[in-house]
Amino acid sequence: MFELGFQHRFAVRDYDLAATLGCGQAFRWQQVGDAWEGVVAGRWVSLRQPDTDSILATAAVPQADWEWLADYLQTEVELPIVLATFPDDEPMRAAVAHCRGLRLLRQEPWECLVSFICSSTKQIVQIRQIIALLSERFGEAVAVPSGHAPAFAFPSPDRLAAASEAQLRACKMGFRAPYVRHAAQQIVSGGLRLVDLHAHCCAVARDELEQLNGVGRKIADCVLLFAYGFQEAFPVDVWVMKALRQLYFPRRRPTPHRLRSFSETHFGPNAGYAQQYLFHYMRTRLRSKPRGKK
DNA sequence: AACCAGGACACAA
DNA sequence: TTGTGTCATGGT
Repeated sequence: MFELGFQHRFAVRDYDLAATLGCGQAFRWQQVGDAWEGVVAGRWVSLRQPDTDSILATAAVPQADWEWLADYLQTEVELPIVLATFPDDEPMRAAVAHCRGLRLLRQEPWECLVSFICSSTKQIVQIRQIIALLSERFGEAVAVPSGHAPAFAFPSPDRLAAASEAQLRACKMGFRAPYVRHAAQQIVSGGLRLVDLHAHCCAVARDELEQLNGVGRKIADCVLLFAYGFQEAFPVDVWVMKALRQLYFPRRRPTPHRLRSFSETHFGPNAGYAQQYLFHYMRTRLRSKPRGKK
């Protein structure tokens, strides 16, 4: 017998919902009071964490099961096992201490790909704005609680492939517009099959993604890590670059090749997870402890 | 008001 | 292989 309900409680441990949804891996979450509202797999959902060991989800329509959300939130992952594979050095200890409960999500490949194509040399607040505009203008409306503002699914490849470059530029994505259009057309034409990438190893899947215009090593690694769960993928953006230089090579001036080989060997089988801790640590450590002196 | 942001790309040296 | 200019937009 199914329990059809609007609400569900996930029992969790070592889970910081706010850090996870707000750390810049996903761009559709809006904080409303103590809740986070977003659209996952075409379903509007509101999340909050009333205490350390539960996440409460509220949907707009009754759900027969909540597997779609458990998968997205990765609630079943045992975080301590992941953290135990991180290198035992001072920078990593500091990052872990600073980001307790930060998780990697499991996002939909298409939305993740477009999001990170739009991410290049953009601040996270601006990426959110771009993705919100794309969804409002090209996405299908989804069911929301009565009286709630309308919400939209992330637009399908067909919808974005049909959009003009000018329409896409109007979503404030600038020179990235032709990249998004090209990617959408590749999906529609079958030139790239995102579902097939699950079957490949990380390196082969990366090569496939890098065939797309505007997708280089960094953006490909983000999609591999955040959508496909390849935890060895290690995206190096300006913040992670800063972390590597400042925390691990404070005096020397390592070559790009040296930094790459270091990142591939030092951080272990969950390097991408460690990367997200370094990223969030670098972005928030100064702002979050302002009580140094009066 | 400069400087910078979860980069990629063509092209130079 | 490694370095530079360009692309578009807006936050800090």
